[in-house]
Amino acid sequence: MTDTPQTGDRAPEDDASGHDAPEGGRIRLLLADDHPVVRAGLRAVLETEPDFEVVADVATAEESVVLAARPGVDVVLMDLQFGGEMRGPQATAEITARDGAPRVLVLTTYDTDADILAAIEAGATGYLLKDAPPEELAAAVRTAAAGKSALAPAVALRLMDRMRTPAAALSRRETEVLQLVADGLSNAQISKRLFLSQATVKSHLVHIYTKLEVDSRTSAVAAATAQGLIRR
Amino acid sequence: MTDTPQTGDRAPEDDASGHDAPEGGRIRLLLADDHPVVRAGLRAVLETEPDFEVVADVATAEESVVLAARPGVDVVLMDLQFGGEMRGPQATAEITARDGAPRVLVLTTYDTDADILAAIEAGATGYLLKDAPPEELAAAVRTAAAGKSALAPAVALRLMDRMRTPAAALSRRETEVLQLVADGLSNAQISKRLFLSQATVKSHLVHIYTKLEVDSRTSAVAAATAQGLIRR
DNA sequence: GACCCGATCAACCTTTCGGTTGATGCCGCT
DNA sequence: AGCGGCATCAACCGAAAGGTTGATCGGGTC
Repeated sequence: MTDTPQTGDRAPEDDASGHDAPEGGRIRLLLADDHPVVRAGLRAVLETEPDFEVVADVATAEESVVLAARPGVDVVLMDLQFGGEMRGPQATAEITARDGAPRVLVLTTYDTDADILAAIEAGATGYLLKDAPPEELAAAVRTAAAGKSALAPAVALRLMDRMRTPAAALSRRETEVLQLVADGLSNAQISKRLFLSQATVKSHLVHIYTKLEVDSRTSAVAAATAQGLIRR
Repeated sequence: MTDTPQTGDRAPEDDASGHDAPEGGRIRLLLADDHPVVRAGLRAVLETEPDFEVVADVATAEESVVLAARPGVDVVLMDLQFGGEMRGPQATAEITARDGAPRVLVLTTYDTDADILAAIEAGATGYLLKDAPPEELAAAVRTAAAGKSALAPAVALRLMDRMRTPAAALSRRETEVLQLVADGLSNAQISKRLFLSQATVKSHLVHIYTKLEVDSRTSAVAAATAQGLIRR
């Protein structure tokens, strides 16, 4: 995607000295998820903790940006997939861009590389999976509220894998070509679509095969899909 | 997978005259979902209805089969995806196979053709999406308890589409082959995997292309994925 | 300026895939 | 018994894709 990885540029001394630190008081939460059932579940699970307070829950990413801008929120629990326009990563980026912004804890069903990296690049403090037990969830919220990063074990593992294998890093153009391959286009169709010669398309594909360590367009699509390099 | 499709052999007059009809009393629910948060959410949402009673919630498909076998359950709310071994459709089939079995209401995130059809073939009384509002959820539970089928609007639409377009109906073997294609295997690899000749694989593929109205393996995968005929 | 990398293209060759025709056996339905 | 759908296989041919070599060009970096 973007060519600037820029992992941890958040200053480590950038602690919870925002506009309203939660120390002493309760941790104030904002829930953002388009599933009413999940919102209700999070409320039920988190409100049993005496030091938590759910101040609002919203069904869209847009609303989460608006409400997170108001003081009185320490941690935002953010889904990645929304039915509407704005997605979780974009909302996360907008929320964390402000000074004294609340922490954003991403809570999603999937653990693909692309999702995880997008969330972290957007400034998420943590990444949790929805199958997490309530205790883990509560612990992650407290960790996030303290300004420390909270990653689910499965997510952490995947990140380690990613670091160990820097091979899978397609260029912008290569990703573009591969996406069209995944959509079922032939080399001829891709060349017309991108105003290229077939030779160029084949050249890109050869590079893609090398990087993904495969030897056909279908296996390239399978590998890239599995690694979350392309959508769907 | 298994070679016995056994579609809809449920007698249509098989109404709610099971071992314990819910009329008069409250509707007793069993929740099956591997996400603790979702279970809590369903509990919270459904227990606000005075005529509902959640008798148990389980995290695995296996447990749901065991508990659904005991009397005192009218409707099972069943997820399709479980982290463990058994999946929702199989559990649904085992539950509904018994006499006087409770109704099974499938509640999932996805609305792909394959999922919907598998659930209905397994004997599910309804199919809901997790982004459904609480009122819709409650209404569907009452509909299911009365023995009537309850489909989410989006699901119903998709089924209508399916009926109007009988083209997309791959055979078991064809689906199997196409799934391997989607996994990136070549014809030679598929033939070895399935103990077939390459001629047979090609034959299946030609039929697949005709049915899906495409002309290459990659576009077949794209089309089948879009229609939910294969997973991932 | 030298260098590397990404993007672009050409020519060539080998392998795989797509498409056709035709054939056999099995199963379910009429 | 006959029909049709499904699954299996063979042989053949043209087209598409895979693989190699080599080349040009522009944008960064050291």
